[in-house]
Amino acid sequence: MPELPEVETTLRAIEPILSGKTAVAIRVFNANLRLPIPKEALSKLVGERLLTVRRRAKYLLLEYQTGTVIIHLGMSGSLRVVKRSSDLHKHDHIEIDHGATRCLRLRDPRRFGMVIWTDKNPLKHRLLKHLGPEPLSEDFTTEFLWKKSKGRKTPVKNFLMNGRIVVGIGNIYASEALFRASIHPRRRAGRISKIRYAELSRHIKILLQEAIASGGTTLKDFAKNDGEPGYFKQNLQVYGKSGYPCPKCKAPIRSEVIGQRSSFYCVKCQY
DNA sequence: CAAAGGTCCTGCTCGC
DNA sequence: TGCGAGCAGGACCTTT
Repeated sequence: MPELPEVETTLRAIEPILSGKTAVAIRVFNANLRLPIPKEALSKLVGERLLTVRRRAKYLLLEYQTGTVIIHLGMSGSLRVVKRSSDLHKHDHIEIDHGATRCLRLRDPRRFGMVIWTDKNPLKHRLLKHLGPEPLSEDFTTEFLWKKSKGRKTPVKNFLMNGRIVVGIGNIYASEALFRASIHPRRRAGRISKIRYAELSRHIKILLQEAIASGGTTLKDFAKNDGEPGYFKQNLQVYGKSGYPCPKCKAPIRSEVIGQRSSFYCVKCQY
């Protein structure tokens, strides 16, 4: 479910409601996630103020007075702010209660998500410290991407989805960005010109900005409703469109498994 | 039975 | 031959 724009949308939804508030209770309903939820450590959060909520890659960082709760939504995770004692869902895992109408609940059916506690700099945590730059930051440039690609034989789509190169580009937006830049997803990363990387990095930024802007329109619903947030599918040009005409040239979109993930591209436009 | 929007870990291969 | 980096594949789960 979550790609970077949705995690960013989640951040924007919960931050204004929760930041500055004090945790009054932690309730763990099912500690079983990709890593076990550290109940003991989290229980010490009670009485602490939530200072800030930030995002790094697809990780949300809830910084309390003595440490940080790091949350990753995995493939199927979602966060919502609910009223205390509102009905529990089968796959609700944990709730951090910041007051009767400010309970942050994590739901994750597939359990690929994570809830981590650290009392050190969260950016230095082993799962975060090797991450590449944020795609929307100034550090993510043509030069950077091009240099990183040197000598790489992996398909450019896998290269883009590698968090040690650049974070936040998931399976949907990898296909979409490559389509916009007219690059074949299977092309070896090291065999792409700097000029083409300029196009690619430019499109990645535009695409993610657009998606975040779209996500913003669900923002209100997201924090209040039980409905799952959705991608704005009308913005997708190739993902999930196998057999449909290419928006640029009308040739049929092809789908193919690359690096064990389904990929979509136009045979004519992308090379 | 296949596939779903993530990513970590392991073990192998390749090139210096 | 030895080494490190890069790469592919498996693993983790439930739901549709």
